[in-house]
Amino acid sequence: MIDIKRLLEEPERVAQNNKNRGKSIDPQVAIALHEKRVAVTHEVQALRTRGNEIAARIPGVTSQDERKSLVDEGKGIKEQVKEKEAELSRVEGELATELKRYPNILRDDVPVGKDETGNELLRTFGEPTKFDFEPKDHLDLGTDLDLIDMDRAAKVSGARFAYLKGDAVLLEFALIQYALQETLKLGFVPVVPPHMISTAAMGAMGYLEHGGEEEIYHLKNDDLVLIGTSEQSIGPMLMDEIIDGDKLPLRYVGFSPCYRREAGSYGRDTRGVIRVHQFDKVEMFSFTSADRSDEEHELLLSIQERLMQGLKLPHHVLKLCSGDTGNPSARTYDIETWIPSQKTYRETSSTSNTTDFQTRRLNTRVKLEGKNELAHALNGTAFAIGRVLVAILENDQQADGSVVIPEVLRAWVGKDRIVKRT
RNA sequence: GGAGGGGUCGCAUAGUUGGUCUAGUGCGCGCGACUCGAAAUCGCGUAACCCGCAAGGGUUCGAGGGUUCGAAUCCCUCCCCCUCCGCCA
Repeated sequence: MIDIKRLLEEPERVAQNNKNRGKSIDPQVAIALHEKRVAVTHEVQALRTRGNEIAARIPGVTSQDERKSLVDEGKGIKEQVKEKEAELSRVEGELATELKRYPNILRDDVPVGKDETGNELLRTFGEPTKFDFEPKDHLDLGTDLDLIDMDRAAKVSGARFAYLKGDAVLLEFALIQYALQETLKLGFVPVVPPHMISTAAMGAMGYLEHGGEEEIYHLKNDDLVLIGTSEQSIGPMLMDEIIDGDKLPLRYVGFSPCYRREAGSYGRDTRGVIRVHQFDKVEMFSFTSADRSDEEHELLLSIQERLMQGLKLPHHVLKLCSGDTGNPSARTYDIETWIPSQKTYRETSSTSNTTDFQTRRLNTRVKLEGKNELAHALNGTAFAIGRVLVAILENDQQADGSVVIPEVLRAWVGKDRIVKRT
């Protein structure tokens, strides 16, 4: 949620921000509601002040007449407070609903653009892999090498599910170890968070707005939702807490499955494990102060790049434009990795500075020099394991149908090549 | 799942026959005094949020309702924690 003060101080700037993101929201609606809220708040407070005076005086009053007159006045105030409070709560609800429509204010360096075509290419690592044979896609490779079984997963769970088997599992655990090794050096605290969280926590993270609930699995018997990324579980961890400024930045590296309904993507990426309902992910999450969040964002990006460079997979780094940046984010970088079968780069990592957009609703603050201010929160993928597996299989495949394992992972996998079982 | 006990301003606690509770005390923390310095001791100060230039006012005692002129205190619903029993990786 954005800061109402920001809207009051710079309405034209906020309006321009919305416009750059392809949204038209009239700031006057929220401003009018805010003014109404302040006015009604004053009325309620004035009534309460008088009510408190009466309550404080009655015990000391000996005259029965005076007592009765005070009690009667108190009764009247009680009724008025009830009415005004109902109005206040209605106005506050409307204001909150209105403010939730607003996306985060983008950083100044974010390019203005309509959609993904406006994203800014920052750098490229390596070149698209060239083959002197006809390369297979990851599903053919995975099937031939007995790493991925989607037919049986369909039988058991339906479309967009997969069994990962054999060396694919060893690769997964190697990727996890590699990501942990690199992040632990920098003081990240590893976390295995709950995979099911309350709707209250998910709502506070801002994932239930704008049709977001369509993307989420809901366990209705217990009113819990399955996380779509560990960010949703780690973010609320410090809900309603004040972090000591000396402890910043607080860095977590989470590991969890990610559950996604993929409700709006029926025709897309139907083959293989590019887009499935469940995949595992190592995710970084930082809490820091407002003046240090951009620096932290660059750090998260640098870790992501180092990880991908370590795997020697061809990739490039994008800064997303205004129209392609998600609502909670003030700036997002994506890393896209070359996928030979699709002859294009596909997103494998993403990092966002959500500034105080999520922490405002989470009420997560930092204490700096005795003063409390909202924390800034940032998230970034270390490895989205499914898609990285796809990239490794397809880019590192050999003419004989085997796959060479990236050097940095070999110690954990225990071999340097995946070959067909005989 | 059954039975019982609890959630109070960093931590620990007092407060449950409703009204000086605008929540007391200890610890911790900050400032000061004493000291060459420190410990000890003493004094003062120490929750958050909202409105307000300020003075000040308002809200918050797990959450939400209710009773009352007035609720930490009484009633209802829910959440969480602890102990015992049952079940269980």
